[in-house]
Amino acid sequence: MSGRSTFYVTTPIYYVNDVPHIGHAYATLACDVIARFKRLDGYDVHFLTGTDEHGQKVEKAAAAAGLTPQAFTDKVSQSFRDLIGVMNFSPDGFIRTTEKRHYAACQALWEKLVAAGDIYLGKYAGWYSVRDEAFYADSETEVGTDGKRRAGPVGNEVEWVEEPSYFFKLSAWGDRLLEFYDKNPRFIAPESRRNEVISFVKGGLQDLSVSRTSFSWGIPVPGDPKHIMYVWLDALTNYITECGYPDESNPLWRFWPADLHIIGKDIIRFHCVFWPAFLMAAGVATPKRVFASGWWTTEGQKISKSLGNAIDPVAATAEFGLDPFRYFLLREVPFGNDGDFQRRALIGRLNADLANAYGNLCQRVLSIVAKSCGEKVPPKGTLVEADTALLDRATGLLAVVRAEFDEQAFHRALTSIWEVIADANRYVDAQAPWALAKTDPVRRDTVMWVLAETIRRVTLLVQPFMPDSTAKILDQLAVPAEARTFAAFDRELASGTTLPKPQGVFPRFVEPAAAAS
RNA sequence: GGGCCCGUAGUUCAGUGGUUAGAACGAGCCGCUCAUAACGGUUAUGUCGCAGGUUCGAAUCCUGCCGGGCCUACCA
Repeated sequence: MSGRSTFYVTTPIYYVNDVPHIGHAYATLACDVIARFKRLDGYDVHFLTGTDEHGQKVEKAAAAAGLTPQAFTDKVSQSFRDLIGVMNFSPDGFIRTTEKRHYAACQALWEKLVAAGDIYLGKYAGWYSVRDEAFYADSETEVGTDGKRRAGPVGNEVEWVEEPSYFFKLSAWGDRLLEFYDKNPRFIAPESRRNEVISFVKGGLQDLSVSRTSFSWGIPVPGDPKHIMYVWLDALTNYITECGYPDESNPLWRFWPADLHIIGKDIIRFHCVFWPAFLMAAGVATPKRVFASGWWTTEGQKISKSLGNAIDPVAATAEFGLDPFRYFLLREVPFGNDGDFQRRALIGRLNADLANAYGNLCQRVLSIVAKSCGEKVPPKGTLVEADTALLDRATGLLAVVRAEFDEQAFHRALTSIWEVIADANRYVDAQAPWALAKTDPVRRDTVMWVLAETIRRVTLLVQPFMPDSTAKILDQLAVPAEARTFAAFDRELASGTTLPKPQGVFPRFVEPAAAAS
């Protein structure tokens, strides 16, 4: 393709035994905002999401629902596809592990691992939990008062299983993984997760059972189709399937290695230990960075099915608006931390940050321009120090926000942007354009130009977070579509351009009960 | 058991050796009136979890304790 730098970002692929909730929406939102930012910044971006559809759990859930596994996964996978529209995500690809191309990629990777001598046939015996799809050591299980053996006192029921299994020689990769982490300090973020992984690997690695014979809903092992590939070997491979693996002449292969895998903190081991080991063993380049996001609680409580307190993205966006919801999720909590979803906090952000600070800034500026400047971008007169100070701060944001995005520090990026919004509000008060209207209309016009131009610069940077709302604001500034990327960051508003009638973009949120009284 | 992280104003957090510990939101007061009862200015609040120690000096380093979260082999 062109000489542009590529940027490949992925969500976890979502397991289809669950309906989409805030956790899924959150991880994908983070990827979406990054993908949008990188596109605006001129990168050749590929943004992948999808669903993980194999395994014994899915096979059983399908049977329980009276459906074939394929029909069952078709249905659930669609609910994740629907989330894209609800949240206004912008993926370039949606992968399903039940696709043909994925079978081919997994089997090709398997054969590479065999050829490299990293896979051998052995036997696995142990306590197995169907529900967990996991084996447990004898010491990890105990027999309850009902006579059933469980994985821990409150775990799921386990049964003794012995089966032939292929193993991946993970035990041989400990030192090479530690060296890899050492040479790639940015590979795992945040820092505390990196510490956990390194400590885990230093504790010693055992070979990994990578096939099952106890069920059939999965990808057959090449040459030994009684064996089904371990679901994680299957699932992780999706990231290279998308790029055409093993066909390196596929045009999408230019995106590998991935720049960023965003995942939930629960699956960090698979992505930071197994995945790089598989890839190194197969002679495939390793991804550059894995970022583990935290979990959300609701009003201080753990989200659970029994409490029924899960945040439904459809309901949340319907009540508060899509963009405010997107903004809140990334502004309220430092990315990587756990977060608490509080209604009061969301309304606070919506009113204080969006309606009052940003929305009202746009409104007060645009309405003066409409009323007093003939509905045109006013003439840019001679700039004084206060003007250039504000404009320079807005311009400086681009570099600041870029740096914060490199760390996935969305909340800090937004904080920096909102500091300039506050500066702009202070500037309005200090310049008092309503007073200048009587004493010095020329100066008033310059002040209004400075403000409109500041809003333009700020809004360009807010686009990845709130694409719809910012599009409306840029429309009101008559910024043409092709001038909305960062390449056009320095393309100032042209005086004399006709502007449409201003309209509020971020209405205040009033509790329905309060509005009624 | 081992390991990692955290405990700072009503709330969410920043601050990792050095002036009277900061910000935002919320609260009070004042100003302004272009604007979405928005904006600006200003005031107030904290034994920086507890107890020791190192240091000329600690929220910041060390030790112990208390409290919370997480990881500890294959569940998103």
